[in-house]
Amino acid sequence: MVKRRISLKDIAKELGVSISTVSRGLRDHPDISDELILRIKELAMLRRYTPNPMAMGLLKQRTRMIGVIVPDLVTHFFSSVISGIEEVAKEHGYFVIISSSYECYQKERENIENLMKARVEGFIVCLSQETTDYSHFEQIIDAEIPLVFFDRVCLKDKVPTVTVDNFAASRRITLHFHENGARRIAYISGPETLSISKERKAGYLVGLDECGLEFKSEFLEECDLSPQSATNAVHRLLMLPFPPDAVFGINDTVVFAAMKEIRKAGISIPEDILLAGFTDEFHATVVEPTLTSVMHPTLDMGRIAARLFFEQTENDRVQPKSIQLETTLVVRNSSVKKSKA
Amino acid sequence: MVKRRISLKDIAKELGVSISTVSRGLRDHPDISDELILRIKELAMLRRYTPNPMAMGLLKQRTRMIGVIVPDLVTHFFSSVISGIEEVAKEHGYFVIISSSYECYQKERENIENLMKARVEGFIVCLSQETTDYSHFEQIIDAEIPLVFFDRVCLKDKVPTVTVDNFAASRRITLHFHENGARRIAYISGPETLSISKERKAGYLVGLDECGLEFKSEFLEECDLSPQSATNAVHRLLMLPFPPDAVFGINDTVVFAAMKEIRKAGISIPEDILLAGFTDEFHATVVEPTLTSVMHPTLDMGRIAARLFFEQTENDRVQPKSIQLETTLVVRNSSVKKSKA
DNA sequence: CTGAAAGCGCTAACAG
DNA sequence: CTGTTAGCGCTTTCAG
Repeated sequence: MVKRRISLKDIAKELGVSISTVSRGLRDHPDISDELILRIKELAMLRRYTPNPMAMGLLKQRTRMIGVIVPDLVTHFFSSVISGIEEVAKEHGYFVIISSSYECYQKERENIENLMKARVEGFIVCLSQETTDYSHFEQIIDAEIPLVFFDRVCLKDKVPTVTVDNFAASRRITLHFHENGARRIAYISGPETLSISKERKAGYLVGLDECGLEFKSEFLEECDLSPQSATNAVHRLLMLPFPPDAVFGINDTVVFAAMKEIRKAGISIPEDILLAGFTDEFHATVVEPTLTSVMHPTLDMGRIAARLFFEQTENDRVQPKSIQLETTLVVRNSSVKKSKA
Repeated sequence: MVKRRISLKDIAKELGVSISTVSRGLRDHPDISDELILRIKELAMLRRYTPNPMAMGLLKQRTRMIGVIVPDLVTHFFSSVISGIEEVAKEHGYFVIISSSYECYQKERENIENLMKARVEGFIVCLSQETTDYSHFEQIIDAEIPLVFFDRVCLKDKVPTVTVDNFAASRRITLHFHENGARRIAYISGPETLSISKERKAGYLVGLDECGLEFKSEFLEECDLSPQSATNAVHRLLMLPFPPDAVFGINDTVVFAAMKEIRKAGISIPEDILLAGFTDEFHATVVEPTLTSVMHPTLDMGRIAARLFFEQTENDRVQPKSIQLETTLVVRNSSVKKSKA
């Protein structure tokens, strides 16, 4: 179907020289005369010669492909991290193959298997929320295939990671709520399996403590990150005899669902209840009131993940680095009472 | 760095047979004894042998990779189409390499160039909004490399396409507005270069006509799909001496921006102005009021695009098909006055 | 029933 | 300064 692409052989034949001469000429080998180099390059340009990556791959045992696995594609956070990864990958002449685990452990495993078959040189991964067994990653490590985790991580002693300071961020939100008059602060967490869930919860607890607020277990809800389960969680919070006067959630999707449910209950934000989210999706500025949220340095996260990746391909195995980035709390209308604003 | 993967040679050596015997055994060649086949397969399994795709690629001149180029990744519409493509691609044992043009013509060209170098077998593309020159695609066609366009298309006489019935959809919105009492219907279009812009505008015009409404050029705005330019467009509409009583936009992003601006002007939706969007992003249900929008069959769009792709790889060149899918108008609160609802 | 050899496109060591 | 050869992993004749 597809026409065969031009090869060194074609150029060699047309020029009446050997294949290796062309190969060398194209790469400015000092053994080839300047004049011949010129003729070779000219013809190669004319015929639009580009080296066959499969031949190169076979020879060098490198594919220049990175497998990236994210829990989903639609979230702005992941798209943005991917952009960062691609930027650095391109600088190194690498391609990125993106797969989505759809938050599903089984799919995550399949993706890895498929990408291994395709001979990606390594992986950059954000764990699916279902993942509690890490054996598929341990296999990658044992095979000495480069691997980097970002945001949701595991096996930190063996694998380089890029994360944000989740603890600080959720502590910050808690303090922010308190400063704005909240005394009954609730938090909707994600699955306990995720590192981000644990860290954000810890920040919440310490934050409460620093504000002199008592932790109430009924104010700590958990959801599976789906809008539906977030809705249920908020519903339970609102049904409490003494409901919270501030709520934040593990990400903006959760908080958007919360917003809907709160509105449905006829409760006003921020008058009756303060609200804040995580990740700062684009839509945080679209909703009414605009949503206070923790902004992640997404592009940098991607760039750094890619750099950690290349450190592995280029150097010999070193102690894995864990890089933690800072977040910014972007205060908007949902967490500040109008009278104060 | 990476350990060499197991090859046929390794298995052959271990079994004391030749490479070709192993190759045949693995594929149940009738010439090989059942007993040997069994031993070969067993060892292959044990050693986790998987064929080297680069060797296969070299031999067969196929990479089993499809290059997909979309204007952006964050939009739910594109992520969802990609899921559809991936689904069908996987059935055929193909991989998808996703690139974003970021709505930029230059990037679109670069992406194609890079993917060509990587020897993708063909392309599935949604045009960037900047693209008016199609020579890069004509090169692909001339090289007889499979190509499919979806949603935003061009060169329909040479390239198979999947689109939605944009004309019908925007005509439908216009009628819907009219049924709900609107008499001054405005439309915020996208760049005239895009097929979807032209078609949706045409539907708007015919819709107006059918409702017995006169077309007013000041009600037809254009934007570059960015929130900022959408905001400006709405602003101009609201500043008119006789502003519109209904507005729809070429996509939901545009309409979200519009919503913000309308709210800022202290105008209520849907009481003072009806609103509707296109593409039905997830967030359409998050905003207040919930947004009426045209729902696209995104997954199917992806699936069909992939099928059209494989028709090209499998058959000889045929007359390119243009497939048009139907949309659904999802009516929510933004386009129906409360009194009526 | 099995092996040897050629070739896909390329580079690098070895010859001239 | 240039050509020959081997080999990356695999399939496919062609020979046994």
